[in-house]
Amino acid sequence: MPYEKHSQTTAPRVRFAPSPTGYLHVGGARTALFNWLFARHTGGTFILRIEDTDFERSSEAMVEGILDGMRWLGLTWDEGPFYQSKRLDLYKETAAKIVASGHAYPCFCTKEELEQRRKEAAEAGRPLMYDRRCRRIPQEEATRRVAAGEPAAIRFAVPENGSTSFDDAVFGKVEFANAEIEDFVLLRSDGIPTYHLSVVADDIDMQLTHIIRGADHISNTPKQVLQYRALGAPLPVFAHVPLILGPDKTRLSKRHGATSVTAYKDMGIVPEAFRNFLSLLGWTPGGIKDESGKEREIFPSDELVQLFSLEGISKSNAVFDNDKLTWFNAEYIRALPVEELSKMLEPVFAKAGMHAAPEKLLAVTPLIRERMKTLNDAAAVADFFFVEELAPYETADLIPQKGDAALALRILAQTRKVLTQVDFSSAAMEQVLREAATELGVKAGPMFQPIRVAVCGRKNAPPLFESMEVLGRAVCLKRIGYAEEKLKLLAAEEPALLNGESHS
RNA sequence: GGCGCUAUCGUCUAGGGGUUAGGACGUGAGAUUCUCAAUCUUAAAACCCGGGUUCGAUUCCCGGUAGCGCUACCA
Repeated sequence: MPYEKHSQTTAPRVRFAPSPTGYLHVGGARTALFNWLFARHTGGTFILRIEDTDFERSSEAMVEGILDGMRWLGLTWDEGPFYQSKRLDLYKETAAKIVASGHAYPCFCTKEELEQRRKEAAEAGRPLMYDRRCRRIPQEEATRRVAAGEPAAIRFAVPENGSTSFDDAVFGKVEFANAEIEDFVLLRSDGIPTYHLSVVADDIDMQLTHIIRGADHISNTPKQVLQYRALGAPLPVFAHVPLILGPDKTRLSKRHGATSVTAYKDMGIVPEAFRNFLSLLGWTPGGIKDESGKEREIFPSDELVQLFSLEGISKSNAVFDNDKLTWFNAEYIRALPVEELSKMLEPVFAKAGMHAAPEKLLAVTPLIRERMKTLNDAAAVADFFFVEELAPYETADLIPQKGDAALALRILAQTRKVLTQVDFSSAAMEQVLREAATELGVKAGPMFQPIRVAVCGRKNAPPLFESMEVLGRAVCLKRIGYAEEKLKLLAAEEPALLNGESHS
């Protein structure tokens, strides 16, 4: 019974097998995540394997990038990384075994010949498949030519009739007519294996029980099944995961903007949020409700691990929705402990060229955390806490709705006076300034706008009193004084403003 | 072109022979507030089309259409 599946009782062994011809992209990350979740959920083993048999396109830098991405996402692997480039002997042996079993043969056609024939076939409207001509070469002749040193690739001898099928954990039974399957190359004439050979050789050698990978591999699977059979190896469970598409529903690519995982890191996305978002692209835990009976989508990693199962994987492709990722990110940022968030923000300010002392940043963090969607937003939201000099702002912004510059001036003067005496705590300032508003006969809104603009340098800012408390008395008074100067200058140019006439 | 796969709001999805087809993101409106944000309430928004099967299909079957994937001595 050489074709039986792996026993369900053995602990699962899964792998992520990227090819280092590019960075870790979103699709790859999701595949890695699903494998990782599956391994962690089942108590299995997660293996990392680098498929670098394409020497021209692979690079060590790309490997590093992929490992970085994995680490950032917290996808820890248990074995590896194994490099296919160091396992060439295994592939040659495996190819030899398949030849010995009569399921493969040497092919002497050159790449050029094949290309030429394919071109002709295309023009004539004939099928583009390899015509299997070398399969008909008598065995002694083939052996002799190989022995004589004639370059030969090894091709798999696909049955001419019947069909090859497999039971996919996601898609169910998938069947291909053998007549549609080409006699694919196992080993190139230079002795380097093709993908078809190396995956199977490694997947068998590493005793993988489940192959969780992108749905773009569905059509490759029968070629692999054929090899498992030729080698008498037990078939793993195949689980093909639908693809991730861009907003235009074409395969996600650089055209759609950020596609590498590190780009999201650089944008200020939190790994937990990214993981949560990614896990829900093409997978669903099946309607988990919260206390109020609404379905929930926020699942921290440990819960994801607990919930994950192959059954929840959907069959249709999913569009990558940046807005939703941003929402997840904001949710996670808000839920982070202040100390932790504060630490994560340090490099953001450093990168923006601002000195954000840790203690001060710790005080600022709670004021800004529900005002950012990404970590990077912090620099723009909280800049006024850390700069010596405020960025230039419109003097007109100091003037509340009515356009009454004189009123603005009175508000600022009164504020300055009051602030010199008050205990510089947000509660005390709020009380005292509200009293001042009553005295001046102004509502809270108009009262606080000039102060906010003077102190923060813009109309929209974090809560005023808490911000002033962090800023300290000296800075606040200085900024208010400066605002008064600006206002006086403007009023001198446009005296009408002092009469409460609308400023246009 | 051939082969394979898929098809519920704009997007991610739940559901499943009889439902007001549910939720989330986004969008609109309102509430709250010192601004913004957050929060809360609320609205608009979907079963690709055509045939069957059935008392009844969005759900099951077949066909069409569309989208995606594969179609290399790439992975």
